[in-house]
Amino acid sequence: MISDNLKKVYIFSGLNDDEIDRIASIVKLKTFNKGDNIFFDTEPYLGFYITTAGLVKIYKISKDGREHILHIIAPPNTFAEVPLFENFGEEFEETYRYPANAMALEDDTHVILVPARKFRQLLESDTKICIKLVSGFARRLRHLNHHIEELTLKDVTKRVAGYLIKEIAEPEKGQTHSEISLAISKNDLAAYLGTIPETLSRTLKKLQDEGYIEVDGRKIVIKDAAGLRAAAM
Amino acid sequence: MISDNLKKVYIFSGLNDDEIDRIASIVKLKTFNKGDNIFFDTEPYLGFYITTAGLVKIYKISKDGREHILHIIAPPNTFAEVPLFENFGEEFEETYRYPANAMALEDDTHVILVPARKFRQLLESDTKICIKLVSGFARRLRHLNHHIEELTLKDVTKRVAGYLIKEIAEPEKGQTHSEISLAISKNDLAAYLGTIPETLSRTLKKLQDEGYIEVDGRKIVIKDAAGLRAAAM
DNA sequence: CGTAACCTTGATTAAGATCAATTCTCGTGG
DNA sequence: CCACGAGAATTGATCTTAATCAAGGTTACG
Repeated sequence: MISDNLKKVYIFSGLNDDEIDRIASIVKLKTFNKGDNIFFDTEPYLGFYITTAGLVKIYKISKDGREHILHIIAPPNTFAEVPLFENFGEEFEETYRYPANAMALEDDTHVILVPARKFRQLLESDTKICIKLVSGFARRLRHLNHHIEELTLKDVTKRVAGYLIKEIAEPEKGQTHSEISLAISKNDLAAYLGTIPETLSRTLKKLQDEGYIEVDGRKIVIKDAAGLRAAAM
Repeated sequence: MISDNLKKVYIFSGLNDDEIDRIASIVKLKTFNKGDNIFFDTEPYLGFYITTAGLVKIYKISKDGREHILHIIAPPNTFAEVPLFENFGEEFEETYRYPANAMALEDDTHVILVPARKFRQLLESDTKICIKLVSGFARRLRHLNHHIEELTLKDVTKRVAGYLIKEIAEPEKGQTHSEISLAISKNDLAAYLGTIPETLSRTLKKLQDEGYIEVDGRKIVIKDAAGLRAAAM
């Protein structure tokens, strides 16, 4: 049921059934397999997306083929909302493009497409969704700020250590567990951390040799969280 | 007059005099000299700021003292709005911090402080400001996306060339003029472009030797815009 | 089993940071 | 008006990090 999925999405929480149904009536469901591109940054902007299952990466490619991952989107979350606000207030234009590429990282990745034109009409009459959207944007801005800080002010070792530290922190439970199972491939992790697979591999080995972690494929056990935290600073 | 300044600010455009006055009544004016810090990322969050004169840099410092500039804020613009939306809906907490440092880059930099607590109340009742805020955030997200793309996928030469190209583009007039007068010091420009002054200096010289530009202090003349554009890709 | 995608390891290279030393610029006070 | 000094910018020499290039090894899956 579409409505049930929509209710779980951050920006729609707090809406009543009627409002949810209104949104459900304008959306389209899509399913992708691992490696499928959901959109390219060259395509005209149709609307934003919501993940309901699977995993999505948002990434850019340089002219010579290098890739950098900006976000990993796990359900239930939205992506590609930014172009909704190109010249908000004026007529929506057909010439807007997606700001980056999006690819499914797992088979059976389900997404919901919310068409821009119709959603914009709805948005202008609904202040609740608007506040949710600002909050979501604020969260994303914080993430990008942090991401830039990591990329520009820290070396690869610090970035890798910092990523692992963030992975074991479970903010809701207030507790940490010491084993990580990487959700994404090491190739993708390297592209997210602003490096290449070879360097990531060497860095993980170094952190292992120093006794902070133990690596076994995608499973990483944290042996010394305090030391790792210090290595990330 | 405060109200006149407020009207010029993006997120408040479209508000009527009454609404502007309501905001004017809760703000505080401040003036800073070149080099003065407006806030540090260690300070408790009081509210967001609006520049009305001068120039402000938003930056981060690494543990070993390296600096990276995230944004250069020119009037009339807002900055540090993101923490407004920490857990929006719940009670505003006193423990929030500014997400980065801010410093005035010119003498007589005027800013307006809009206190968080009062503004949040106002925001919940006013959908127009909310939409403006989302739009402003969207613009900033686009900027950060672009910034990350530049930093991670391009070398210093491409970043410098790209910056110059962006400087000569005057979107409103649809025309380009070929002379740039840098608004910020080369030290700051280096920190913004993710490099250091020495490397920036060498890169500008290289671009000059290749015939694309002519550098004379803060004045840079574009001799070959097409070539420079190609060098930025 | 066989093949392709993923990951690791080693040797080499290159971009840009660091270190050190001048030079340039400009505001201030004698 | 000139001299001084501080901050800004440049230049050269060297070093470090991480990318590149090349070759195997592992894993997963049809």
